[in-house]
Amino acid sequence: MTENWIDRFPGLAALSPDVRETLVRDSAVVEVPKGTRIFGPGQSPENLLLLLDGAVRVHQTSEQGREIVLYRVAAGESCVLTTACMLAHEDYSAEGLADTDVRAVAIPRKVFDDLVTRSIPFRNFVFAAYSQRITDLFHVIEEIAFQRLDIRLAQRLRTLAGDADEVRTTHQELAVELGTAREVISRQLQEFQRRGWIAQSRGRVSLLDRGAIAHLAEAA
Amino acid sequence: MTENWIDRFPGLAALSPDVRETLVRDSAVVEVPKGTRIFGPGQSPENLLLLLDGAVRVHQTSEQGREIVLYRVAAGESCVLTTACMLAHEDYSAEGLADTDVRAVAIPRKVFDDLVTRSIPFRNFVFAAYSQRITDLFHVIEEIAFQRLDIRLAQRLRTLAGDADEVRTTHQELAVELGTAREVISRQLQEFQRRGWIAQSRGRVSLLDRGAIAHLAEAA
DNA sequence: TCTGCAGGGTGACAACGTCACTGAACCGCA
DNA sequence: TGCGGTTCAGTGACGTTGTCACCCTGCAGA
Repeated sequence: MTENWIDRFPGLAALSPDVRETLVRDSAVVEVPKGTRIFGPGQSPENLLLLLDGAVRVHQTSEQGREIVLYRVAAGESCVLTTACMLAHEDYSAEGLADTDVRAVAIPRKVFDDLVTRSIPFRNFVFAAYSQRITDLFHVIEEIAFQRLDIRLAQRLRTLAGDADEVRTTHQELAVELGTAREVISRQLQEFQRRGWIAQSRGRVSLLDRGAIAHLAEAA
Repeated sequence: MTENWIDRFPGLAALSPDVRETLVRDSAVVEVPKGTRIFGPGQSPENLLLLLDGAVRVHQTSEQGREIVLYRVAAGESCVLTTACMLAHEDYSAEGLADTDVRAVAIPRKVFDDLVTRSIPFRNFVFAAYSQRITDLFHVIEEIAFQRLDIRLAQRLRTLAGDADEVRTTHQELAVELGTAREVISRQLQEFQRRGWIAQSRGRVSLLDRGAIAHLAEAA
C-alpha cells in the first residue's frame, strides 16, 4: 500500500515531500468492479477519487428516461465534478458508473481540505481538473447542439474501439452515448454498413474501413 | 470605495474580519458598459469577478458560426468558470458579454490565491460557485438534448421578460439563446401568436397570456 | 424621396425523434 | 433437442427541428 501512485498523476509532480507523505498515508487505494455505481442521486461520495486503472462513465438521465453520457474519467485523472455536483444544493440526476473494473485512490474530504490549504501545487491540480471537466462539458454542449449525428457516431465508434477493430456494444448503448434514440443509431449504422465501413452482428460492431470512418469523424 | 459590498454575497457571510479586510482593501470595484466583452478567446482575465449589479451572459460559438447562451451570471454571483475555462490548456470558444451595464468587484489572482489558502469560508464559496455553474451546464445539456423547443422558448420568454410584459429582442437573438436557427424561432412565435399568447412587432415580443405561456413552460 | 439593410416570413426538403410493431438471436431449461 | 421468454435489431409512418434559398417590410440615413 506504500505504492507510489503519485507519479501516475503528472499534475501532482510538483508536490512537496511532506504533502506527498500526507497524501499517501491518509488516502486509501480502493477497487470497484465494472458496473458499480460510484455516485448518483442520493449517494454523495465523501472522497475525491483519483483513478489508477480503468474508467468511470458519467451519465445524465432525463425525467422521460432518456440518457446521455457526459464524459469519462480515465486513468490518471480525477473525479472532481463528482464531488462538486454533490456539493450543489440541487440534487442532480448525474450518476457515475464504473465503465470497467476500477482501481482508484480515495482522498477523504478532510484530507482534501487540508491539502488544498497547505499545498499550492495540489490546489492547482484541483483547479486544473475542474477546468478540464468544464471544457469537456462545453464540448458536449457544442456537439449535441451543432454537430451532425453521423459525425458524432463515427467519432464515438473510433474512441470506443480504441486500438481494437470492433466495439462490443448494443445500439441502445450507443444511443445513450450520444443522447439519442436507438432507432436513429440503427439507421445510421445501417447506412455505414451499406457503405462497407462496418459489419454488424448482435452486440458487436466491426470497423472494416477505419479510414472512411476517420474521414467522416474529422469532418467536424 | 470602502462600500461594504461583501454583505451582498450570502456565501461570504462567514468570512472572518481579517479576510474581509483583505478582500475589501485589495479588490477594485469596476464598471463596464452593456455589450462589453468581458472575456473570450484570446482574452484571459486576471481577476475573479463578483457581480454587484447587472448580468453577464456566457456564450459559445461553433465553427459554423452558430451560437448558444450557456448561462448568465446575475448580481450576487461570481464568474468562476470564467477563470476556470481560461485556465484550461485548450483555448475555448466561450465568451462573456455584459448583458446590461455591469458593476463588479475584481479580485486579482494573487489575492484570490491568498484568500483560498487562508480562508475556509472563502474556499467553500468558490467551490459552491463552481458547483452551481456546473449544475447550470448540466441543465443546458438536458434541455438541448431532451426538451422540446416550444417549451424551452416559453421558458426563455418568461425569464427574459421578468416582471415586464414584453421582451425587446429579435428572433435572431432568441435563436442564440436556445442554440437554434432564426427560422425555427419565427415559426414557433407565429404559432404562439396564432394562439393569442403573444403579439409581435419588429424587435419586440409582447406577452398577452402569461398563464398559457407558463403552463407550457411548466410542461417539462 | 430614395436606398440600403436588418428584421422577419415562407416553402421545400433533409435530419432527427417517436411510436408501434415485427422478426431474429440468444439463454435457460426441460 | 426443442420450447419459451427475453433482449436486440429492423422498419414504416409521422411529427419536430434544422437548412437553404429567397422574398418582403419597416426603418434610418443620404
